Amino acid sequence: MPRKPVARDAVLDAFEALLIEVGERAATLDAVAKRAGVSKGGLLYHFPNKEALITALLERLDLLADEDTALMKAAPDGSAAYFIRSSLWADTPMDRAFVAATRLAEVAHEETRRRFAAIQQRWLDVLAEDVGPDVAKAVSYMGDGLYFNAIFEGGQEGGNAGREADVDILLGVLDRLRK
Amino acid sequence: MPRKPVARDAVLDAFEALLIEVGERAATLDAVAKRAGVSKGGLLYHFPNKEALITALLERLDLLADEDTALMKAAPDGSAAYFIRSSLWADTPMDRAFVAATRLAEVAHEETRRRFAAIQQRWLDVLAEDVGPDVAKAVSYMGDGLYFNAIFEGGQEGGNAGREADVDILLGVLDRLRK
DNA sequence: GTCTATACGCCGATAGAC
DNA sequence: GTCTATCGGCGTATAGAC
Repeated sequence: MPRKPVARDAVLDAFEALLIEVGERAATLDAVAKRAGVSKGGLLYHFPNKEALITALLERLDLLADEDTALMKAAPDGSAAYFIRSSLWADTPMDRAFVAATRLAEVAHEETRRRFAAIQQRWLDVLAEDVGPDVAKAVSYMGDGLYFNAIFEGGQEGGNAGREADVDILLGVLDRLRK
Repeated sequence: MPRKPVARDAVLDAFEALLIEVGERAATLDAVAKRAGVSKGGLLYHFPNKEALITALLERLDLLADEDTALMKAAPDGSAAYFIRSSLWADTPMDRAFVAATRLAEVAHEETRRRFAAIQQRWLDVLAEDVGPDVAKAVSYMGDGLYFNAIFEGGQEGGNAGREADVDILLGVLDRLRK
């Protein structure tokens, strides 16, 4: 098991946070280093170039997506309800990695786009087991819509105030579709 | 009525196309000028700085969103069905302006985010008249989800192949909710 | 109205000290 | 393992010719 220095994780956390809060363009090596409390040279010891930073973020995302899919499958009230609830911004490690990666996909980063497609497909498969293929599509798009909106708030706390009620509404609609 | 030179529109079109196809980062003044077939200096005669280019794009978006909302209200099979159908990438002027502006919002451009929120609210109001507030929310999020996915394809034609079927599925789900 | 030339800053990355 | 110093390149913007 490869040991990973704390500084490395701190840098990755800083990169993630900047992507979420100020967007891809402002998530420069200088900014990341400053936020992580290291020098640019120090940062580049852990990640030889920016692409390595992105790769590490995508690996983190894959790992968290796997864990999340397992939880989703095991959810007591069904994976569809779990999926809708978890599509709300809750500042979880998974939320953070997902939204941060979204910023990169928007900048036409191909590898990031491929990862998203793969994760989405897995989710869709699990959803279909719960509610059938058609409603699964509807639920999947609703979840994407929730993320789409979360993305525009820069990971702020207040932005969710109105949307927690929305999740309840969506769960209600889902209930009508189950019957 | 202010006359707008063709060159100006060509520049704006080029900016929009680059945002869609290669993302915000690559939509530089150099790239926009080249694509529009003018020099950088020529570009900067029409738009004194990059912010002016963004402002013009947002004005175009507002105009198209107004037209679209009117069509939505008048749709024969209801605004909800119209909304879902029109959330699929169809390379319309509205689609292009919307997705292009999305790229800017992702980069934490505040004014762009405000415009989006306003447009979304108007849509939601129209949808609620058709299907009630709860289903309106569900439909709204599904539409956002469709756009969220369109965004990851860079405005390519092929990307829609699978999603046209998805729209039919969503319309079917909507029908079940109307009853 | 459109062009070329140029100023200037910031970003990613390298070299090398400690 | 972390730092400072520095380079080359690109992106925005200005000046001024045509």
